[in-house]
Amino acid sequence: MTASTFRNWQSIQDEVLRRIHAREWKPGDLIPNEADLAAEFGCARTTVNRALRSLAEAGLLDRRRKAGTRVAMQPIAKATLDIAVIRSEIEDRGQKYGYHLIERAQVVPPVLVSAAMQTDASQHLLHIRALHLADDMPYALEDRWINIAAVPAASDEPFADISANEWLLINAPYTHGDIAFSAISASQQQSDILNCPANAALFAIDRLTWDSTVSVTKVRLIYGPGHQLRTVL
Amino acid sequence: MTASTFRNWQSIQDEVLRRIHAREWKPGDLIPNEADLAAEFGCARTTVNRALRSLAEAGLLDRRRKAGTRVAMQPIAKATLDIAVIRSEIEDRGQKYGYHLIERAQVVPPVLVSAAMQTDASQHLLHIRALHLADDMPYALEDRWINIAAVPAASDEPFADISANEWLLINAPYTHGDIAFSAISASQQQSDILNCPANAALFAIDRLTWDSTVSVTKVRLIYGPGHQLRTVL
DNA sequence: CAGTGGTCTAGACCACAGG
DNA sequence: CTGTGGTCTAGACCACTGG
Repeated sequence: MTASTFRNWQSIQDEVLRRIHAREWKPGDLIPNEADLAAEFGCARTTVNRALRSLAEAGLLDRRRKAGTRVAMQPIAKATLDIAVIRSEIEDRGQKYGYHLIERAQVVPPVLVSAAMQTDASQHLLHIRALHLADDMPYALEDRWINIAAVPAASDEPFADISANEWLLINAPYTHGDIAFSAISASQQQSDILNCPANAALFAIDRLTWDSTVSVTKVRLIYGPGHQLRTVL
Repeated sequence: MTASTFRNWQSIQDEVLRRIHAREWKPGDLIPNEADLAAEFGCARTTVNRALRSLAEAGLLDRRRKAGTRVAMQPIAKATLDIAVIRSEIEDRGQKYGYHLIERAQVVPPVLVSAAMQTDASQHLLHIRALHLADDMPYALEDRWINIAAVPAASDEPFADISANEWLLINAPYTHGDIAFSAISASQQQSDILNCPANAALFAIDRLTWDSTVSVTKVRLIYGPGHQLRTVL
């Protein structure tokens, strides 16, 4: 293996991956420092840094100043999920997207909702319930609360032709949020709408997003039976 | 805003984020090229590149040679899930980890399994079923198939004191894999083991990992009722 | 063809944390 | 204190791709 084989950071990354994978560098092992690797590979240290930093971001290496770079003990798998708009999700599967608004109301929310969104308990929020369809079949049920104080324009939007899911993405910026995945048992109402057996096991995604310190929206998406969320490792 | 405010790539990233968030640069907009931004911020183009590349990896910018850099139309949320060993998962919650092997056998697998793992239909695989406990309560059920051809050492491992989940991470490297999340209805056997009602909605994770072209292991992890997988956006 | 991002280089200084 | 990774710079060449 001559140094001239390595011309860019990706080929260096490949070689490091090969050594980890071939157990030349085992989990927990200290690997040579950037300067030494640069000398070995015949490139600038910056280039080695680029390769190793990328692997560290992927979780395969642990890097610490002075302590050096080690192969991660537990190559914690980082699964990256792309959470897209439901319409894209359906259209990407080659199916026809459909949308049906079920309910739109400005009401005082349950205390669990106002607490989670840190809004005043008596403050009205916009409540949206809607059904997303794929090829005219029920696909996912959306149950959403919108903080009108954070998104005033939402109170003038009927959400009859465009889903809140999509409208908010365009009109309501957010700085951060959290997301949770779980399994729930279908309620009678949910099974009626999704056209599935009562108590069916359904996949649910809960999201809560914030604009700095103000909550924007809280949504639960409930998918029809058999839905899977997939990604690669 | 003087140029001297920006001394490193992260402060530049923050400023770009601010402009996107403040709608100075709207979704779909073309933003200035790297050279111009470098001039504006009073830094090297490399530094601007670092900031913008990072934002592009996060999905907030679309970058194409010659076409320039645009604010992403759909800021697809990328949720990164850290898939750790179950023992760590439990211990990180401050609970006591427990492990119980239910079954260990070398058998001819169902055809669905051999097909997914691309092993010969008559080839024996190692089948492991085990229960993970948190504070002595059932936490997750592991149902795993191991390709002995890919991991010969597994046939000598009893898996009585260490879970396959953990043993494989140390002893069986993999190059890639896929993972799927879903909701399933508890079978009678599953509800007995997990000590939950039959037909309860359970959260399931299916993983299939490969070492180059050879399948290593296929596993389904079924969590007790109410389990949530959480992360931030 | 030409403008844009992608990358490499050689050197430098710095921040952090191990010993 | 000192070795390590983290970053910045100025300049250069290249790869891709839009017009």
